[in-house]
Amino acid sequence: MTVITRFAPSPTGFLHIGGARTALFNWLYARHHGGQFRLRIEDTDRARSTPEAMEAIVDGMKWLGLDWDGEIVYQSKQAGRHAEVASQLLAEGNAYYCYCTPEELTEMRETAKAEGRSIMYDGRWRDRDASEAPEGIDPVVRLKAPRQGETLIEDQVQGSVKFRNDQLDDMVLLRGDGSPTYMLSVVVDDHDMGITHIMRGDDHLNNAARQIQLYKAMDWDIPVFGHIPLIHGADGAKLSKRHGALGIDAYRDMGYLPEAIRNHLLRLGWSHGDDEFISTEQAIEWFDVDGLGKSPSRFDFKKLDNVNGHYMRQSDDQTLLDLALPGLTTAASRDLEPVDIERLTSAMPALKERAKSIPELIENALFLTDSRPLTMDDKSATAVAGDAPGLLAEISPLLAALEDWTREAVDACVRQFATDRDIKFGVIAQPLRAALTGRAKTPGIFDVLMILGQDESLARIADISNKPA
RNA sequence: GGUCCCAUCGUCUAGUGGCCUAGGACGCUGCCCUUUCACGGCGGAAACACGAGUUCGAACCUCGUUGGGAUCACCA
Repeated sequence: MTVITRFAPSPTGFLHIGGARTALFNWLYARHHGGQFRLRIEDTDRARSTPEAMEAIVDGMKWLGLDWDGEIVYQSKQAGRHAEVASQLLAEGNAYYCYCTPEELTEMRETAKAEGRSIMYDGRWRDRDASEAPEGIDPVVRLKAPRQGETLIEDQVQGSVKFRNDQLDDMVLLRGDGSPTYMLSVVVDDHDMGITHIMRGDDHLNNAARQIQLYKAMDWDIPVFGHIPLIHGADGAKLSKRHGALGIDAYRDMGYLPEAIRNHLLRLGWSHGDDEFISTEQAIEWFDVDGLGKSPSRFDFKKLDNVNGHYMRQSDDQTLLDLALPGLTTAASRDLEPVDIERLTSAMPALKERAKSIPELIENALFLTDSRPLTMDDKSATAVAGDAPGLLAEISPLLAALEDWTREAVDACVRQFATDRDIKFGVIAQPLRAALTGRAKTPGIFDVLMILGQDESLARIADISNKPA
C-alpha cells in the first residue's frame, strides 16, 4: 500500500508554526515511506477564507521546502460531491433532516451545561417525520450516529482511545443553506483523495471519533490516524493565531534559515536518540511514528537561535550574502558599491562564524560599510585613548611599507612590532581593531586587515593616529 | 462542568523492569584557548509531580490524587 498523507490548512490566516510542523511531519512521513504528500486548502468557510491567506500558506510551504504531490485541492470546489454523499446518507437512513431553530439549540446547550453534561444535540429530530416540520426553517442534515456502544480510535501516537457513543451527538453534515460542514467535507475529501494516514494536531482527537462514525456509515476504509501533541507558547497554553503564534513569514523575516526551522520543529515532539542536528536527508531516512512523543512541547527561541547559528555556519557564503544584502543596504543607508560587495564577500567566512541570525550578521558587517572617520563605540573609544594614537602612528609606516598585503606578511609585521616595542600583542591589536572597525565585536584582526585592504586600513588608522592626543 | 489527552532538569528530550548514584542539547555558570566577539575544549548547578500497589527489583506496569492541556458551533 502506498502511503498518502496530506496537510489541510484552512486559509483563514497565515501558516503558523504549529501548522508548519504538522506539514513537516506529514511530508517527512510520506517521503520516508516513498509515498505521496498532498496539499488541500480547507476553504469551506467562504466568509473567513481569503486569497491572501492561501498565498501565505503556499509561500510558507515553498519557503520551508515542503513540496507536495499533484495539484492543490480546494475543498470548496468539491461542494457538489459533499452534498451528494449527504444525499446518499439520507437515502440510506444514515442521516436525517433537523429543523431545530438556533434558539432551541442554545437552550439545549444551556440545559446540558446546567446539568453538568456534555454540551450536545439531543437528537430530537432523529425519528420525526418531515411532515412535522415547522414552516420557514431550512433544515440541516445530521448524521444518524450510533447511540449504543463505543467508537474506538486506533491512534498511531495516542494509542487506543475510546469514546462512548452516547457522548457523541449527531453532527451537522449540511448547513441550512445546503453547504457542507468541515466534518463532512474532511471525511469525503480524505476518502476521495485516497489518504491513508492522517497526522494532525491532537486538538482533532475528539473529532476523529465522529469522523470514524461517518466513515462507517459510508462503509469506507478508515485511514490510520496519528494525533500529535500541540506546540504550546511560553505560558503553556495552545499556540494559536490569536495567542502568540507567528506566521512562518515572521520567522523568515527575523532572519531564520528554513533548514534551521525545519530542524527545530522536527525536534519538537519527535526525537531520534540524542541526535540534535539532523539534516533533511537524514530526517527522511529516520522519521517514523515511533519517535513521536505524546506530551506537548513549548517553542524555545533560545534553542532555535542555537540551531540557526549552526546552519548559518554551514551555509555557503553566497547564500548568506544574498540574504543579507537587502538588510545591509537599509542599514548602511546608501547604495552598496562594488567594493562593499567585495569586502562583504571576503568577510563572510569570518562573519558567519559569529552570527546566530541574518540581522546579527548584518549588524556585525556594518563596520565594512561605515564611512570614515569611524564612530567609536565605548570599548573602542577607550582602546584608542592614551598611548594608542602614538603606537598607531608608529606602526602605520611599517604596514604601508609592506609590498605584499598578505595575511602572513601582515601577521609578521604586527607581531614583530609588538616584540620590538616589548609590548604585549594585545596592546597594539586592540587599538588597531578599534581604529579599523570602531567596534568591539569583529572578526580576527588579521582578517579585518585583509578584508579592508591596505589602502582602507591605512586610511582608517590615519584617522586615529593623526588626531591630536 | 462533561469527554478526551498529557506528566523526566527552566526549555527540548533519551529512557520501554535491573546497564540510572537518570544521559544528551539549549539556556545559566566556572576554567581553558585567545587581540575583541564568536567557535571549540574541559567542568558545575539543575529533573523522574505526589501517594498507594504489582515485583526479588520500578522513571519505566496498575490504580488514585494533584497539576497542565485539548475539545464540546449550521468555524475549521
